[in-house]
Amino acid sequence: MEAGCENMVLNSFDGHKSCPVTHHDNGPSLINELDFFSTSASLNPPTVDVKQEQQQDAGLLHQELQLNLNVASNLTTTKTTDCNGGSLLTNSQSSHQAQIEIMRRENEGLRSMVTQVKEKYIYLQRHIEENNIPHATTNSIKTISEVKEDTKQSLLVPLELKTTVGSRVDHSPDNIDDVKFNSSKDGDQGAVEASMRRVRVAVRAQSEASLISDGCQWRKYGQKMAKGNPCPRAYYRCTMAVGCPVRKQVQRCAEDRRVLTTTYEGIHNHPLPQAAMAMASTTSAAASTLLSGSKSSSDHLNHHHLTPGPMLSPYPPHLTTTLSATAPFPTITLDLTNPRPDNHIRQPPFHFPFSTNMHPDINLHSRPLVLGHLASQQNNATKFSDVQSSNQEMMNATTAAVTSDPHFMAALVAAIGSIIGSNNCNSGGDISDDTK
DNA sequence: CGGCTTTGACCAGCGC
DNA sequence: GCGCTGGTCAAAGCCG
Repeated sequence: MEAGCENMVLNSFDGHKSCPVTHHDNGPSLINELDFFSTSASLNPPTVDVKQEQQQDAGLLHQELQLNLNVASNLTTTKTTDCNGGSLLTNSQSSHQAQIEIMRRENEGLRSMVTQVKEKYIYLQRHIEENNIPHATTNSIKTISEVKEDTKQSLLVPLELKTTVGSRVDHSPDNIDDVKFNSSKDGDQGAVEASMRRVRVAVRAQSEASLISDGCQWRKYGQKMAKGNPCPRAYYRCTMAVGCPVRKQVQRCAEDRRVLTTTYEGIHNHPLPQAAMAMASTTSAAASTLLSGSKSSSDHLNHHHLTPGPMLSPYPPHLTTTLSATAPFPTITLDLTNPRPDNHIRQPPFHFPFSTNMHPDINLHSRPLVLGHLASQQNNATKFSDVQSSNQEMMNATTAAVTSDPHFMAALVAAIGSIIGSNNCNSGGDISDDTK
């Protein structure tokens, strides 16, 4: 549990997985799951004047360092207690109780760390938003709960189906269409922004199969001949739950029929199987990157390559990610079809945070690395050069490791199909309800 | 018989 | 206004 919590903290900082801290009456906070925005956490939100926080921006990095030092200090203290306490106990029962006490103190230290990370995250998120939105000073004073809500919205946006800006997000099937056309209330600008929020994630990959299994259940509801492509385009909708709005399009490339393009749209309104759950935050973050760009500078997004060339690209040449707003809706395309330049580059064992029951040769033995964390950070890379360099290093390692596995494509497709559900589960309701 | 695929019809958006 | 295109609907048929 402790190790899992460590990962949760790491993941939570990208905002796609979050770590709620449940406050109990008779004790310190307990970590339930990775949701900074859970209702339990928002019941008693600490009121923080963002204005004050802005004045502390200069010391933000210093605070982060202080956090690390504090954590280390806590752990060191714990270790010292371990040695002293253990030596004073004579019988095994007392020793056991002492160990429990030690573990309890360790837990307290970790809880404190989670709480601090949570606060830092919110501060940082707010800082980023302030820099992205020039006119944000008009309403710069917000409670931390409002900041939390803003952050929540921004993180949910990527794969939500036509969600309007500022409208209350409700992922229940009955409300999907209501949300869909709600934009008229906010006027034309709202409608434009709503359409921009209809994001798609496309995956281009070589596959002989007509349909890639991605962990979800799909029903074909249509097929059309697309212009300029002799291959028909098939339309599928998710049938894992009644009213699930998620749809996908599958079409073979006209130039190379070995290339299969799968485009996902919408959010699941149901829990996902483990096979489709795990890398949700990854592609969600990618879409979040897309939307962040479209929101702030949609004009120059018309065809924005994340990987313009080998000199600037943090990606290997055989894995390219393209953002395009020339399509009716912003689409992020993960192109996995380019041949690998060299197969001798074999990365160390790499852990995918999703199930490998589809492709057992994906290595799962090393430390988890959440891709969404990287992509999410990349969202704000232009604002924080240190974060950017860190992202690029990690992205290089990640993508190299990812693409070194011949089955990555199918696994990624599975993740993309699941994107959506993970966001929904974090926002629409308590996912723990489904696990009870 | 229920669930799925097929396929023609229908609708909306967009450009001319 | 008209035609084109993409996307969806729904009836009919197929299959386990």
